[in-house]
Amino acid sequence: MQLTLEQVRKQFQECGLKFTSQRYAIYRALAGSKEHPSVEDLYSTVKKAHPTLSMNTVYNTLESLQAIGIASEISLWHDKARFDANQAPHHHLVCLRCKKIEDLYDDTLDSLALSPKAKQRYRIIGHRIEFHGYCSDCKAKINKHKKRR
Amino acid sequence: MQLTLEQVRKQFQECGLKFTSQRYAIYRALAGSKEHPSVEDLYSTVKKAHPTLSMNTVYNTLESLQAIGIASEISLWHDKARFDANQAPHHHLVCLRCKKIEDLYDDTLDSLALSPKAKQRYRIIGHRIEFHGYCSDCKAKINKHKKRR
DNA sequence: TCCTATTTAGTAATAATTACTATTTACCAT
DNA sequence: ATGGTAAATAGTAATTATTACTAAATAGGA
Repeated sequence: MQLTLEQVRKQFQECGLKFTSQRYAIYRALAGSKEHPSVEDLYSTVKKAHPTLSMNTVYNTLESLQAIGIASEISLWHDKARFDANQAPHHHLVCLRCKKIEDLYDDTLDSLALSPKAKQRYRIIGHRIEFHGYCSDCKAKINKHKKRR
Repeated sequence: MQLTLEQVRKQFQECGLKFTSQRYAIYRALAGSKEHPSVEDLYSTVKKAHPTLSMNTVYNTLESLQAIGIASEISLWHDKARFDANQAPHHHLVCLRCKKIEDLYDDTLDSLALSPKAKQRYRIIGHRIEFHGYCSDCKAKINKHKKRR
C-alpha cells in the first residue's frame, strides 16, 4: 500500500525536509518491494531511472524516510554482530535511544502458536521477540527534554 | 549460568574441534557478560589475559561456539541494513539457510501483553517477532540432503 | 614424545557505512 | 516568475566490520 506522490511530498514538507525526485524514487522502490531491500538493492533499482544517483543519497533518504515515519529499518542491530551464550528461551528489550539490549524472561511469550498457513510456509525452529522502547535511563532523559521546551 | 571448563571441553571435543585456552576464555567472557557483546567487546576483554589474541580468533571462536550450540548470534541480519516501507503491524519469517525474510501478518501476535515488571523497566513502543526456520525451498533441499547419506 | 591437522596471529583484502566538499536544487520571499 | 539561500546531491575519500590468506604454534591422538 504505497503512499501517493502528494502524500509523500506532504510528509516531507511537514517535517521541514525538501521533497526531491530522488527521495520519491527511493521511497517507491522500497514500498514496491517485498524483499526488505538493502541500501545496495535500492541503489541498483533506482539508478536505472536516476543514473547519477549516489549511495550517499540512498543512505540519506532512508534516514529521512525513517524520520518522517514512512519507513523503518528492520535490522535494528545491523551495525555489528552481537552474541549471547544464554541458550535458555528468552526475548529482548531494545532501547531505541541508547541501543542497549536487555534480556526478558517471560514463559508466556516462549510458546506462541503460529497460524496453520504460516506453518505450511515455514518449518519453524524457534522465535524471538524484540520489544522496542526506551530504557529507564533514556525514559527519564526524554521526559526532561520534553518539559524543557 | 556458565558451563564449567570440563563441560566446554567436552562440547568441543564431541564435535571434533580442539579445545584451546583462547576458546575457553572467549566463552567465559561471553557467558559472563549481560551486554550481548560484539566481537570487538570480547576481543578487548579477553586481550587482557591473552595479549597476543587476534580478532580472527574471536571471529573463529564465535563460529565454533555457535556450531556446537553453546552460543548464538542475536543480530541475525547484521551483515547489511534492511528496510521496510510497510508500517502496518507485522512480523517476520527468517530463513536460516537462505536468509530470506518474509512478512507474516497475524493479528493475534500484534497484541502481546508484557508483564508488569517489564513495563516498569521499559516504555515499550512496539514489538516485532522473528520466527526462525526454513522456507519451503530450503526445507526441501535439507530433506534431500538428509536422505542422500 | 612425536606427528599432523587444526588453530592462532598477523597482515592484507573486501564490503558496508560514514565523512567531506563542491555543485546543484527546492522552495520561500520578493 | 525570479532570485537567494539553506538543504540535498554526487562524487570521492576515510573509516569500520568482516573475510581471506599464510606462516608459526599447538592440541591431542599414535
